[in-house]
Parts: sequence; C-alpha cells; structure tokens
Amino acid sequence: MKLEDNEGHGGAKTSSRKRTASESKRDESPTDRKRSKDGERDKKEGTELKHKAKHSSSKHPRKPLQEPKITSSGVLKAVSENDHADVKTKGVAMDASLPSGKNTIDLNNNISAKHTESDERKVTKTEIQEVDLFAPIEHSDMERSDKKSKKTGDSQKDKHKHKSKSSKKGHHGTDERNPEHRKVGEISVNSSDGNSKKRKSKDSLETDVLLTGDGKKETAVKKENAKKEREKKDRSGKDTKTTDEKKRKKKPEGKEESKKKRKDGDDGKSKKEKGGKKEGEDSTWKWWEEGNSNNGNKWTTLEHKGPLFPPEYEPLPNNVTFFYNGNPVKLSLAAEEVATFYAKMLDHEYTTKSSFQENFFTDWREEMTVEEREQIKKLSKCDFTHINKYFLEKSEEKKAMTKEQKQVLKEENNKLTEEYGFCELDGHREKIGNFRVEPPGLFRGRGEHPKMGKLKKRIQPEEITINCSKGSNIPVAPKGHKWRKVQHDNTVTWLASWVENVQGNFKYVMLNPSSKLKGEKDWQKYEVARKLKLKVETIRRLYRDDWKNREMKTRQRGVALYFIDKLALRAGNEKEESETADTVGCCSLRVEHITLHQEKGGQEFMVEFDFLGKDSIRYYNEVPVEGRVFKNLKLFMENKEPEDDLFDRINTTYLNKHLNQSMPGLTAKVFRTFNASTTLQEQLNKLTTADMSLEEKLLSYNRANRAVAILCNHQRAAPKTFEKSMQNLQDKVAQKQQQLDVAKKELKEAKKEHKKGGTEKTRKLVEKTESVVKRLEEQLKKLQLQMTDREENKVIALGTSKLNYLDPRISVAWCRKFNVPIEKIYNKTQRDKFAWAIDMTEEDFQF
DNA sequence: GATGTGACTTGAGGGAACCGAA
DNA sequence: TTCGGTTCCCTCAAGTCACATC
Repeated sequence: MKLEDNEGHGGAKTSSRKRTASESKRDESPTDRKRSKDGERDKKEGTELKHKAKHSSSKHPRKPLQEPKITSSGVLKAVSENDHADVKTKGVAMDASLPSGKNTIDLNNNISAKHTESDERKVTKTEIQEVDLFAPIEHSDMERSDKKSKKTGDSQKDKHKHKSKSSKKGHHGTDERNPEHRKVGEISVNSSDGNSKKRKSKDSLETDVLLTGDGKKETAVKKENAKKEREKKDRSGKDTKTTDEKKRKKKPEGKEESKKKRKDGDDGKSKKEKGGKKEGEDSTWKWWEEGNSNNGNKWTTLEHKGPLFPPEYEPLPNNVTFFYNGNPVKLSLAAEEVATFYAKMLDHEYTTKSSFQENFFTDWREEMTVEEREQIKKLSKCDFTHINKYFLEKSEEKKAMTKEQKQVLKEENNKLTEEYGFCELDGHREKIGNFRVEPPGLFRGRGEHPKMGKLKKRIQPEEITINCSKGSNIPVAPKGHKWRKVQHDNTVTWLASWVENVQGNFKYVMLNPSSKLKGEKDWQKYEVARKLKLKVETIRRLYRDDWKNREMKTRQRGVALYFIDKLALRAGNEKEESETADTVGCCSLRVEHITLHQEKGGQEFMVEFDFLGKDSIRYYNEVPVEGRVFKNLKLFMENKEPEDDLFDRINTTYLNKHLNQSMPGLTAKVFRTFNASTTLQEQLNKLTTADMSLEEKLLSYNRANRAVAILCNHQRAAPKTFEKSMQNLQDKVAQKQQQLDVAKKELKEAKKEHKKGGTEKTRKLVEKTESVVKRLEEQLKKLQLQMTDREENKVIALGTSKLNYLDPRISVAWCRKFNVPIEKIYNKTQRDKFAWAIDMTEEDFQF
C-alpha cells in the first residue's frame, strides 16, 4: 500500500526554524523523494500536511535521562510483586483479585488487562445514562437535585438562553467559550472549552439524542431511567431524598467514628474541622441543587478584599554579616534581601547546580548598587554561611516557642484568613484558594530547568489587576499604592491576577476547590468522561482504522491516540525550547524516547518508553503493542535522528480538533479521566466483597486507587521515615504475634482444665481467654493489613488521582454500598471538594 | 495555519498541624 | 505532657486547551 506523505514538501517546517541535518538528509533520501510527490498530491487534495517544529540537536542535546527519582515501572512492579508475596505469606487473601494476569499491580499488565476487558465488553446505553453535553443532565444521582429544582425550573427556563457575545475588554470572551447555559437543576457539561454555540448545533445532530416536544432534549436511556425511578418511587412511596437520608441515618457508625465523636465532644468533628468553620457557617451552599441563572457567566456579584501581600523585607541585624573574599561587606537593602534568598537555600541541592548559581548571580547583580557590582564579581568568593546560620537559628527559635506564643501567631493568621481568605460570590461566602501574593524568592523550576535560580521579584499592587463586580466594595490597595487596574469581568473566575517576571506567566487568585465555580467544573469534567464511555468503542475502532490509512499524518494520529488511550499519556503540547525543562508528552515524544523490541521477555512487539514527563518525572514502561502499531512506529522512526519528533505530522491542537469531531467536548486529557475512573470502578467491583472487614475493604480501595496512580504515573519520593516506620510496624506485628501465641497457650490450658472438671469458674475462664484470642487475632490482622498497604504505597502518590481523576461518585457509592464511613477515604479538604458528590450519590451509582 | 495569550487544571514538595504512644 | 511520626493542606510550577491575532 502506498503511504501518503509530503515530508519532502517545501512548507514542511515552521518558517522560523532552521532545518536540521537530519531533515535535509531525509529530504534527499529516495523514500522521501517519493514522499515528496505524495505530499504534493496531498496538497492538491486539500490535505496538506505540515511538519511540526522539530528539535534540533543543538537545542536538545541528547543527555542521559535523569535517574528515576523514585522508581521506574520496573521498580514499581518489583515492589508490587514483593507485596504480593507478603500478602500471601501473611495470609491476607487479597491477591487473587489483583488486576493483572501476573497478580501484580503492574502497569503493563494492568492496562492490558483493562483494555482486553473493556475492548471485549460492550458498553450499552443501559449501563450508564447518556449525558448530553449541552442539555440537561438527568441521571439518577442528579435526580434529587433535579426534582428539587423543578419547583422553580419552569419559571427559569426562559432565562437559559445563550448570552450574546459580551463586549469584552481586556480578555477574550470566555462567556462565549463557556456559556454554561443550563437549566435549573442541570449542569452544562461544556467545560472550559469555548465553542458551545457551535457545539450545540453539532450536538443536536447526534442521533442518540431525542428531542421532546418542548424542545428539551432527552435520551431514550434517560426516559427509561425516569420510568424506573417513578416505579421505584411508587414502590417506596417516598422521594429519593427521603430514602437517601433515611439510609444514611441508618448507617451503622464505625468504631473509629464513635470513638472520634466521644473524643471530640459528640459532634463528630475533629479539632481541625471545628476550627475551620465560623458560627453559622455550617450550612454548606448546595449549589448543585440550584439552577444556574447566570446565563453562562461565572458570577453575578463578586466582592472581596483583594490579595494579601507578603510582609516587607526585614533587614538583617548588624551582627549578621555577608563576607566577600573573606571580608565583611554591608550590602544595600535590595541586594541583601536577594542574598538572604540564596542563603536560606544553602542546604538545598539546588545551590550546587551551576545554572542555578549563574542565574542567581546574574539577577542578584542587577539588584546591587554600582559599587557593590564593582566589588562582588564572583559567586565562589561569596560567603553566605553566617546569614544561613542566622535563619536556622530563627527557625529553631520559632519551633521552641511556647504554646501561648504559637497560639498568638495562629490567631493572627486566622484573622488574616478571615479577612482575606473569603469572598462573597452571588451572595454566598466562598473560600478563596490562594489569597496571598507569592512572596519574592528564587525560582525553583523542576528537573533541569534553565531558569532555576532566577529572582522572583516582589509583586507590587501596581502590577495587580483586581476583578470584582461593579458596585461592590472595591478592594483597597495598600497605603501609598494603587492597583494596576480594576475590572468587572464576570466571564472569568479569578479575583486578582498579575504576571510573574521569570517566565512571564499569569498568576491568579482563584477560589478554593470546594467553591461552586470549581465544583461545577469538576462535575462537568466527569460527565464528559462518562459520555466518552458511550463513544469509546467507536473511537477506538476509528483510530485502529487510522493505523492502515494511506496518509502518514492519519497514521500518526491513530498511533498517538492509541498511546493516549492505552497508556494514559498526556497530550504533549509543544513547549518553548530553552525556556523550560526538556519534558515531553505523547505528541512531543522524540525518537530517542522509545526503543522497539521485536521480541522481549517472551512477548513480541514490545515498545520501551523512557522519557521525562510533567514535572520531570520519569516515565519508564515496556508495553506490548499490536503488530500494526509496531510497524507504524518503525515507519515513523525511519530516517530520523534520535532528537527528531516521533509524531512529526501532528500536534495537540490537531488531535483535539479531531477528537472534538468524534465527540463534542472530547480532548486528549479526557482519556486520562475516563481511564482512571473506569479503572477505579472496575477494580472496586473486583476487589470488594460485603463480608470483608473494614480494614480489608480499605485495603481494596487503596489498591484500586493505586492501580490508577500507577496508570497515571503518579510517583512520589519514598517518605524519609519509611524504613523506620515499617520497622516499627514490624515490631508491633511481632509483639502482637507473641501476645497471641501466649493467649492461645492459655486458652489451651483453660480448655484442658475445664475438660478435667468443669466448673462455672473454668467455663468463664475459657470464654474470657477465647475473647482475648479473638481480639488479638483481629488486631494482628489489622496491623498486617496496615503494613501491606503502607509497603505497597511506598513510592506511589494516591492523592493526585483521587483529587483530579477519580469521579468521586464512584467512591461515595462504594462507601455507601459497603458501609464504609466516607471519612475513611476522604479527609476534610476532600470532603469539602466533593460535597456535591457526597450529597447526591446513591449506592448504585456506576461510572 | 502558525503563533501568542489567557484561563484554567494538574502535580509534587514541604511546612504546619495533628495524633498516638510513651 | 512530650516527642516523633503521619497526615493535611498550602504553594507554586507545569501542564492542557481554546480563542485571538498576525
């Protein structure tokens, strides 16, 4: 088959880029001359292919990859296997349910297994309800809110028309992009993307969406579910909320909970939780039960106090000296402040890196006076140790403060949070996520960031734009200052913004994840992912077809999508070279990041991935792929240098445009959410049974969560105290075992005595000893489970996936179904963030 | 169509707060 | 009550993605 390819075509590269040697070489190869012809035909056919900007070797010198900070997947695998062994020897029967064929929580196997299952499994519409992106979402867990809002729904229907394009000033029309024109009790699933108007028209063409007489979209599935719901209601004679409330009231109180309640004075709240809320603040704003009457705007009224600035620089005491070339030097205030930034970091590895030192020194010199610059010419001659010692002492002093002194500080802090940490949004008090302006300091990029060590300058009010509603109390700028600008743009969610000087990025003051604005977006995100579930089989079939397409570009698209779907890779936007660390995602993978093995470890068509992803976290994985993918990869790598792009014909914009055609609202990152949540749901279904103890259930939950974290490559550094705490646990287990052995011996004796000549006393002793043995056995098992869980969690971060990728309704439903207190899986912050899900989800929810 | 901009989400690290054992 | 290990939660860097502009 002939493959369309215009690699040799003149317009291949972006105009500003120089052609690399390898590019020229390729242009001259016979294959490419052929491709050039094909390319011209492409152009004629209107399918012009464009090369992506390519990395030249000078810009991306091939350097050895950073040692895995924590582990490669191989290590993860090894850990899992060990754990598996542990689990077996400890007799905790959880292993049979591990996700992979090899009974390890191994990424490859896990994903392969998952795909095999989901590929074979037909996702029918009756499994989950169809959710229309732009129309009312009506599925079981939302019904309660729907019902409640129906009271006001009809009267408000008219309000939900598209807002006309707003006359935006400084910003482009976010309202256009995200109209959120939903009806009362509904939520629009059109996330932050923009083309809602366009999409709505596209969406209305979808065949699986039925239009009812009044123009309201309703799917057949929704109708079916509504019918079921009515039947359910008829049977119970009560509405779902009542049932739900009753159910929750009935829920047995876990031991831990009741213990906690007693301890905290029967209100079930920890000290922290108690401290977090003011009197009268207990009633959470149940925005999910309300309609959105903002016509796509983010808010109607917004009032806040503006951001809180860091304290002014406090000069060093006279007895703390900076030395240059062995001589004490009294620095100017500005230079001294920057010197303290460096001095504070002296113990950090950063300061040993040459780029950090160079960047710091360059920026520091800019803050110096002419005389200082004249005098201080070499960083190596600078001695910051005295300053460093001073700050260490200060830190020790702070630690050694009395309880009362600490309390005073805390109260001062609380006062500031009270004043600046909340805003009034549409009449509701909402928590602000980050109300403090970032203090000055030295920029710490992650990985080998070329700008590490540069000076992050102090932000002045004159650089800050305030966003609030017209007619509200405008925040007052600090004395002697004024704001850069005060605007009233309700199409954006931020309260204040500024541009940081190191990378020129915008920084924003935004709301806390528990707020309506963030919660609604989160909900929408999971609804899009659920919608993908209905389409994923078609999409997979389509990208498989792409593998054999005659166009190179289409083939690359097919393979890239396969990776994004199968391996949960990030999209991989192009980045500014030399401005950021050299990290990649799917579309920006280079030839050097993969190695093809015709056969490895008894499996054919193996692809070895080794690259630095987001935050310079290493991604290492060996994956068996389908033969056609393997062949295509070979083709993509043909005649390329290691530093050339693997997918040189596509980029994330192209990929997302294509995905959006398959399903409105679909982008590359939705696959991560979809696959993460699907994996959690499948694993929980597989790993939990009703007869498990609470601890066993929690281990199952964490294992399911872990499978997702591995899939998403969420690694963490092993805690510093890991070995020690494991040793402590092991000691405890040994101690408990010993106690158990003794108790068992005593029981045997007691039984013997009782058998000899049974009296009331001997009978009671047997009973007592039996209960002791039982209690000790339970305690031992609990400790063993704890140990297993901790060991398995050594280098895996569960938090990120839990917060960002796992539909909370899966977890909430699981808790309800298996009587697990929600506090066991979500801490206070997480419960606040997922309040909407906790309130609306019933036990039968399935992602 | 390429590039730039802006608004947002995702992510790991680290200090503060908390909690249980001694 | 103290100490030390663990968890929470804040911070800010680093992504994604859509729209604007050239």
